[in-house]
Amino acid sequence: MSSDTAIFDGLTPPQRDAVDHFEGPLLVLAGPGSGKTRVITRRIARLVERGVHPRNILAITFTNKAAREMQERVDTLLPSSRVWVSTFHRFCASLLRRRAHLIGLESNFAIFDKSDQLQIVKQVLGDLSLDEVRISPAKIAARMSRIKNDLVDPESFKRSMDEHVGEPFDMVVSQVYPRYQEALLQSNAVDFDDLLLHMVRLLGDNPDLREEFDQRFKFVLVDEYQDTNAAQYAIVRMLAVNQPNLCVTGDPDQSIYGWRGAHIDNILNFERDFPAAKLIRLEHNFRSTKQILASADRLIGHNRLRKAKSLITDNEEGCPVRLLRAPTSHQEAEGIARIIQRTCEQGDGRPSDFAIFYRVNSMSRELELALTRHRVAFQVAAGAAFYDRSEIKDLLAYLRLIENPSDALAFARIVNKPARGLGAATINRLQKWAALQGLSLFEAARQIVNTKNVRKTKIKKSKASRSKPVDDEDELAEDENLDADLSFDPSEFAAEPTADEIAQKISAAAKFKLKIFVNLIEGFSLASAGSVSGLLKTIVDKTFYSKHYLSGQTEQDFERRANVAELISAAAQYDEVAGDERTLSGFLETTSLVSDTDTVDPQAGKVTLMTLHAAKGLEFPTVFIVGLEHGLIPHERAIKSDDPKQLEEERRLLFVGMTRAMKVLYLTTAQVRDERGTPRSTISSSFLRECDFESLELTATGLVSRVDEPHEATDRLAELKKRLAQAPNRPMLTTGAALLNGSQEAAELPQCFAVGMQVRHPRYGVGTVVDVNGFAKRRTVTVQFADERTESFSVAHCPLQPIGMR
DNA sequence: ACAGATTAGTTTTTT
DNA sequence: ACTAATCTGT
Repeated sequence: MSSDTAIFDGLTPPQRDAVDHFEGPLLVLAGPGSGKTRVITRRIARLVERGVHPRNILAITFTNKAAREMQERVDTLLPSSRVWVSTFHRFCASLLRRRAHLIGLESNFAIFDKSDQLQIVKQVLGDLSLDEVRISPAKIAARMSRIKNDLVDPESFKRSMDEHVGEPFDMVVSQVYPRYQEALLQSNAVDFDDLLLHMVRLLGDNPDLREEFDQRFKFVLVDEYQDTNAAQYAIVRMLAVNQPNLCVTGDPDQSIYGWRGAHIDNILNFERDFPAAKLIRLEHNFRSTKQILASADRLIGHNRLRKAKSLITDNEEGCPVRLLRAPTSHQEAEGIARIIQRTCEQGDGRPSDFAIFYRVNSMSRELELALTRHRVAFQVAAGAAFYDRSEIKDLLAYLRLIENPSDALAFARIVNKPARGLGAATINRLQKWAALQGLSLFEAARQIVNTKNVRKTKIKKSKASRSKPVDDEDELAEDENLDADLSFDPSEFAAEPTADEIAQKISAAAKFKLKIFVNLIEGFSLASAGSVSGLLKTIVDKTFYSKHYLSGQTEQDFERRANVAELISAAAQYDEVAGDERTLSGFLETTSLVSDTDTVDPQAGKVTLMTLHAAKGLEFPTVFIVGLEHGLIPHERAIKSDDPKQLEEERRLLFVGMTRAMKVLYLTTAQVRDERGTPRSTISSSFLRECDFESLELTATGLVSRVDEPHEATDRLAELKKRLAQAPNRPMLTTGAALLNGSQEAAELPQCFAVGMQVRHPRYGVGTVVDVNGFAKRRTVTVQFADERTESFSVAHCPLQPIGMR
């Protein structure tokens, strides 16, 4: 049979063993570039060939992109078979939808993203009047995420806090956590972590259901097993009790998600969990040159908490790993762009052959600018950022509310967007009323429009007769609320305005506007629009959204229009793929579960920029890893933590980055790097002492010259600071001259100010410029006004009007 | 009620 | 530096 040869074609003996393994647990320890994906896909094909029904196979990956790729490969091997390939999160989402009632939700539950979570945390903090304690909502959210990933529910967390009084921060978290969960429930929503957590609970509480799933997913394959957290581990274990045909693949040396709760022990202890497990090692590397692999191998060898493993390759020797030293981060970026540009010009490569990795997202900007200057096409792996745009969030909020009217955040976001006269006051009252009636905001709005307002005279009368006592009671109640706990006491409630009174406070006009809004939303449906993209168009149309937000002529408006168009085309794509099975939930799921890597397109013919984390699983002929500096790689937080485990994870992160390179690998450093806008002298990364490379200098002229021995950082910082200090003294009046000089900073400025210039400010009046500082967007101007007061403004935004020289 | 100006807080990595 | 929240004037 031809499929027979195809399945085992070109495999090494260990790969063949893994592909041919049938029943029972299997652990594949696969080094970088060892053809792991290939093995998984072929094993799936082999299983089907053996007669296993595709329906009984489940393959789980960590990113959608990996899932999509694997799906494609499986489809090529097994046309028309329907093997389920998914991420943990998507897998859980779709199973939960069908049994949402078992966990107290409805099947149209929303998936809240990070900003939604933050919104709720803030709200809860407000309710607890904890605001003043200056607690970062983001930190609370992060802590809750960790707790949830470790499978700790609000009750047990609170109990553990009560038992041995934890840190003050955790005490706050224990207060917020249950209320946060409650708020999600009220909105008929879950967050990312809940998808896993609810699944664990579902399987744990319903033995019959667990057994059904165990039976259904007879063969489970989990990729990147070293990155599973406690929740994911629990799910996998529960699917492999009666049918322990579990195949996990991974590499402990590539475990880089410890910070979000991943347990490297899950893979290290697999053989303990499943004593019958077969172990196969894939150590043969098909990706990198000998030099690259040797350097990476030496680096990772410095990790103490590690099972030794060899990396072998038959590939060519290649050239040494190169370390590029640049004076500044600007020149570092410039040099990289120049190398790429020149290589492409000489016909020695195409932009798609190159990737640039960095530790933190904020480092992409400088690289983007440099590549733009050199007219090199690039793509940044930041797909999730698209859905953070406010216009996109607005439109998605419409979809969310249409699909799930309980979604309080979606309601709040769009009820007055575009402005329809429903301001804070009305919404506040509506919120109170909804809470009293136990209704969602939307349902409350729907009902309140039917309550009749009593005539004005009557209100006045009743107000007059009761105003004083009521007000007093109000104040009392409020005072009590300040220090009293938040337990709801019905007797306290009596002092609060009743639902009817609140309903009265909402004016007839406001009710009318609410009614229009309710009718508007109820007029929308996927059924009537036919498709998600059609529905989006209808929404934009009927709400006059574009008239209000998309009709300007500025760069921003242009971008917004493009974004909306892109959203609609994304919806159209979904419509096509999903066909008759399209649902709003389905589309919203695709938008909320995207990851940054999902958007990188290897076919795009562009240089790819991404974080080291995002790089896992990919490969490129030439790789640049920028910022090999102390505090960046390894990151400062890992250093500060003083935890060897965290430092080892940083080392693994660099290892992952290095092993993405096939032919050429550059590591780069800058002696001075801008940090929070100010230039700082850097110290080279300690990891550099742990790998082999050849050191090169990136000079100001952009030429790469050999350096005999690596030299320590010279004091370029002082030099730079001196230059910066001198700069403002140069009068910046003449834009033309600046242009001739080629001085870009000056040319980019929207306005030019010089010391001694007379300016007018709409609020402060006429004044004299006494100082100018900073460059480009950070440029500020200090003005002394007639009344002796001096104010500093950002040049880019201030409403200052030059009116001449003194 | 809203738009524009100003200020405050925040960034490691992400499903 | 970049956004979200707040302030302020219309």
